[in-house]
Amino acid sequence: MPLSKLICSPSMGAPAKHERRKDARPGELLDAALELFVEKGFAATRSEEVAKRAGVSKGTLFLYFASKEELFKAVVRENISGRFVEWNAEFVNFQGSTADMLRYCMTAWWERIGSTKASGITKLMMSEARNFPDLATFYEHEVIQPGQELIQRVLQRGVDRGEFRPIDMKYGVYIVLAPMLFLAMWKHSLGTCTAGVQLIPEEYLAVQVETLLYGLSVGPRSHPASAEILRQEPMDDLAQ
Amino acid sequence: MPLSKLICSPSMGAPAKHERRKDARPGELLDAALELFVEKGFAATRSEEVAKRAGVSKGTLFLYFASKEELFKAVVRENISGRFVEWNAEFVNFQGSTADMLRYCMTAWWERIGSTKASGITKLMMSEARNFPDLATFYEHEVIQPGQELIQRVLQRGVDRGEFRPIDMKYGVYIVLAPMLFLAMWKHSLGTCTAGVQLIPEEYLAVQVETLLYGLSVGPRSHPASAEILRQEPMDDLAQ
Amino acid sequence: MPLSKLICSPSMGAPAKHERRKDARPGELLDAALELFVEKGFAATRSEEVAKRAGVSKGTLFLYFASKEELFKAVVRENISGRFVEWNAEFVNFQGSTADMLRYCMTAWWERIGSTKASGITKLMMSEARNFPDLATFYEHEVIQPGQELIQRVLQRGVDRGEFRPIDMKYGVYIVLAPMLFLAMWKHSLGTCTAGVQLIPEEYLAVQVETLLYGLSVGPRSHPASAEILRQEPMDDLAQ
Amino acid sequence: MPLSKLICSPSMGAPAKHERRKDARPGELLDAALELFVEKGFAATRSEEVAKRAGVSKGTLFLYFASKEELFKAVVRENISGRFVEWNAEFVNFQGSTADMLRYCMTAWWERIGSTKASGITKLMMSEARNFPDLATFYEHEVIQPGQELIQRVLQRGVDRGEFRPIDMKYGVYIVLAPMLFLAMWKHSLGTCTAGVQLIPEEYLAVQVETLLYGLSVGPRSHPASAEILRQEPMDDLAQ
DNA sequence: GATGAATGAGGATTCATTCAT
DNA sequence: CATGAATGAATCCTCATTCAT
Repeated sequence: MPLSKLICSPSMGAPAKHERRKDARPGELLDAALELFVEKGFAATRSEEVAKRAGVSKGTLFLYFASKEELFKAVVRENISGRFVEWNAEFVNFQGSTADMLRYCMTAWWERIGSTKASGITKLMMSEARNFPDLATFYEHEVIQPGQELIQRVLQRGVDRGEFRPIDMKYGVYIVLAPMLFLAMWKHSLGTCTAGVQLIPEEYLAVQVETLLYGLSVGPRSHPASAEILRQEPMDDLAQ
Repeated sequence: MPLSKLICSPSMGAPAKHERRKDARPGELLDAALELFVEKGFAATRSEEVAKRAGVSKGTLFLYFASKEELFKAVVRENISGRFVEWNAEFVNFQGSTADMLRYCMTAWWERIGSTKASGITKLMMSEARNFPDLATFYEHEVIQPGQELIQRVLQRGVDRGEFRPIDMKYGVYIVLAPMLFLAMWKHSLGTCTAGVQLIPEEYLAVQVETLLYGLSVGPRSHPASAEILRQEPMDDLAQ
Repeated sequence: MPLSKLICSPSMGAPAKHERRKDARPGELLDAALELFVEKGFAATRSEEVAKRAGVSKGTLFLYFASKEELFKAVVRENISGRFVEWNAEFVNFQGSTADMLRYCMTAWWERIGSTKASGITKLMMSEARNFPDLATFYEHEVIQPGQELIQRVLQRGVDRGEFRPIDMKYGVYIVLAPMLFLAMWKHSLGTCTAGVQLIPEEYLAVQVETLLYGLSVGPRSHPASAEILRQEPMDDLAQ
Repeated sequence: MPLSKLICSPSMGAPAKHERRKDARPGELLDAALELFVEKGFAATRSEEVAKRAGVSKGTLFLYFASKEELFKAVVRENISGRFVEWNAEFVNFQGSTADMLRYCMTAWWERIGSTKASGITKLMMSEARNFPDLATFYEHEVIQPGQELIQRVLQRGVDRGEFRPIDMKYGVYIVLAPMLFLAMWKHSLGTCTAGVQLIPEEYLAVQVETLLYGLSVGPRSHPASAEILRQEPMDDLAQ
């Protein structure tokens, strides 16, 4: 990064055509790459197309990223910022019932991730994790684990406050997670290609959360089985 | 599984250049293709590698399958769509309660698809559908639609026999489908790379189905919301 | 050629299915190959297709011909039999005027070669001569030279008998030859692909021969130029 | 003709890997392609060889021409069809007798096409038309039809001005065309391989055109047959 | 820094030829 | 003899990457 840019750029009156937004280049490339990787996958995305969508030439792409793989990694890392700090704070301060917390959980995820470009990262990771083990580990640490912990804290709060029955957290977490991951995948893959029944994401999530909440509720129910399975210890005879 | 190879190959001096096994070839190629497609994705799998894993030469692959896409379709047919006839028959003849049918649905799916290499196809399609519209359409017709119809028939049976409350089939189908698709994705992507909480698929599915069944059950409950949403018509105020 | 065949085949009552016409195989292959080479050229003709059209398997083709090139050479050689002996005799015995001889020349060529499959050989040689120099030489000796000599003898007869003006034989021969070669090419190439004006070969040849005969005629004419050029010695100032 | 190469290449130490000569490349590639197509035929010419002869790499060829077929079409456009505009103009402005026009026709064709590498294209199309229907159609539209129309306009001019007898244009066109096509074929096939009588193209064409002109001339002649056949309507009794 | 012309390894597919049966 | 399954060299074309300008 040449010093002159840092000094001159912001204060210059009319930026020359060629100099416009030099610092913005990498960001534009990452945006373009995210879109294309999500749309077409890593292998099928051509570097030149990324460059073109970012409004630069092929050569420029390789000026900022040593290879297509490095570009991919940068895209993922860039889009997995530490949003969890903010979210954790929100949940610590949450005042309502834990049922409402769970509902808010789903709603907030949809509004901030699911319905935005960021859901593409989820799809991308699920699709390409096998081909990028180190990225998968990175994603695991940065996203999956914090996310699971967040959900687990919510569920634990419900149990601690007597709102939920005691449950095996392992399954609880995935029951909350699965609909979100499913939705992110579906939205970016078969959901766009198929002419089948169209899913309305908000409703789908609402149904899922209410069904779950009912399963978590204390008190008498006619289907006792789920309570059995959701109890604290996994059943040995079902384990692999 | 090329049994003959396991038995003969290591002990034989030089493997014959022209080993004629016409009937066995397609199966061996399909097995090899399934493995590689799941491991590396459709685009990243080289035809020659499929051939090599099946123990034949590049040319032989194209002797049996006109192109890589046709090979993929054959893999899907062999492992999934070709079995719907049998499955449909099973469900037509099913004698027990519809709740048991749903449980059987999940169990059978796991045993026949989910726990086998065939689940990789599901992951594959979710990952690559956007790139290969032809394959996506093929999969939509051969797998998604028959699958959704099968699930819908089960749910409808429950409603018709008074076992389930009347529900909006649109969401019902996806609530059944989502855990299976999620499991297939998870197993073949992040699940293999992460050291996080290990999911036991059978239990996960059991929890999901029981939770769902409870949501579908008739009679009084403390959480009425899910009943609201699962009623016949979607709520307008939730629609996008 | 196994002795048994020579001894047994003709005298056997009912020939087994597999033995029918064993000696005919090479001939059938040559016929099939001629057709296909003419239709599609040497490079674009697949060996398997030749075999299929001859009603045998790919392997059998290579049983009789060591390679595709050898097959090609055999096709050309087979179809350039010594028909010139017969034709020379015909012309030696011809009784009419030399003008009629030339007309007969064209007519006979069309009936025996031009309109038959044999014209395909002409096309084939013109198309592939560059790729098969030894075949070209062979064709030159077996066909081109005898043909040119035959034509030259006819023209010489006309000159000797005072029917034609003395001409430069070099051009005379080609003026007779060109329309035939052109027709053979046209018929097997662009003529089959184009929707343009359709040529009726017999009429075309008739026009050509009459035009030529008029150019050869003795006596006064208004266009003396062709007489100039057709005179015994080539004009030095036009020569390359 | 890549002049720069003749001058620079031998004396330079190591040829630069990335020699940027964007404007010159297409021309060099077209020249190389023309040569090779004519030498070896369309199918037998490898793209890489074209590139090598033009002094570039395989990839560069496809930078300028989308496919081998497009390359061929470009060769045809560059060398033949692109010039019809100019030729048509020449003939519209022609001042002399129509006989001179026809003579000029032949002479100009020989100078601009026949004696140049471009004549190889004619041979090429005659040889490969059946294999490449797309190319044949292209050639038919871009070369054959304009060429026939040009010739027909010349002949019609002669008839309209009372210089030629009324003739059946169908045969008239081919009588003009055939010697040129024959010459192109001969030159690039048997003519190069045979040791037979050597044809001097200019003289051959001169003889042909004078013979033709005499056939077209008005006034009394001793051989009336050609007049018969060249009259406006084809004779039914000669038709196939 | 930015460009885009040039490169060449890589991949799908074809087909002449071989050889076990 | 005849077959046709198997082979793998050959070919068109793509695209990540390099580098002269």
